[in-house]
Amino acid sequence: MSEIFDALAHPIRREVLELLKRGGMSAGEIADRFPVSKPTMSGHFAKLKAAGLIRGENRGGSIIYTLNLSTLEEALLGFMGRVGIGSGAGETPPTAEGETT
Amino acid sequence: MSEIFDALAHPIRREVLELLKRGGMSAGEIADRFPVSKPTMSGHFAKLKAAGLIRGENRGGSIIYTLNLSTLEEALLGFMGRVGIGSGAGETPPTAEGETT
DNA sequence: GAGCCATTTCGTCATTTAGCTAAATATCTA
DNA sequence: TAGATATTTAGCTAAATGACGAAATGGCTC
Repeated sequence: MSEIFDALAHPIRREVLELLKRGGMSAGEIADRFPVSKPTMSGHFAKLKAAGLIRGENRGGSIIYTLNLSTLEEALLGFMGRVGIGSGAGETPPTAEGETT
Repeated sequence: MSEIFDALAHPIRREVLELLKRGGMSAGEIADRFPVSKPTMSGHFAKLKAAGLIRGENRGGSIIYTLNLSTLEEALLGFMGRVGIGSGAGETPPTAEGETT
């Protein structure tokens, strides 16, 4: 959970997710759209992947990253429910916040 | 926008928001629920306030913090729209351009 | 195997963050 | 005014983050 919100905390990583909304894209192709080095972008990909927000598929010498929308949706809707947005009827069903920071 | 996601990146700050869902609470009362010092909590409050996620009302020697749900809702729903969750199909239609190989 | 391309890992650096204690700043009450 | 309480600011340290260039790795295609 914390891993997901940590991943969302960087503007480049949020933009990567928005970019991938349209479909899969290779690491290099994504990296070309941002004003930082490829190694830096690789680090961002790693963080997004560790959070389960993207998936990397090795294809023909390059890696195609795709958005894993369900993880994102679950995290955001879950948190919204806990603070009382959206489905927020009011009560907090299973609080399952096992953050062992 | 980045300020909001930065604020949401820390588990204590997310828990504070959840706590305030039930209603206003004084800084000290909130701080007592977390295993860090009051100055540290004060820093968290400052960050949440700077992001517009909570409001502080000075009342009788203590400060009552309340959740500013609209900021949170706007940010989360806005981002969800941009990545294609929820209102999904509405904004920025998905032009399946990735498959045009 | 050699070369090439795409991507990641490594080593380093600067900046930011989160935490602490101690001190300062209100604000209420007597 | 003095004292008590509540909260923040100041100053510090340790750890995490984000960035870079250089080097290493993994797959193709000769």
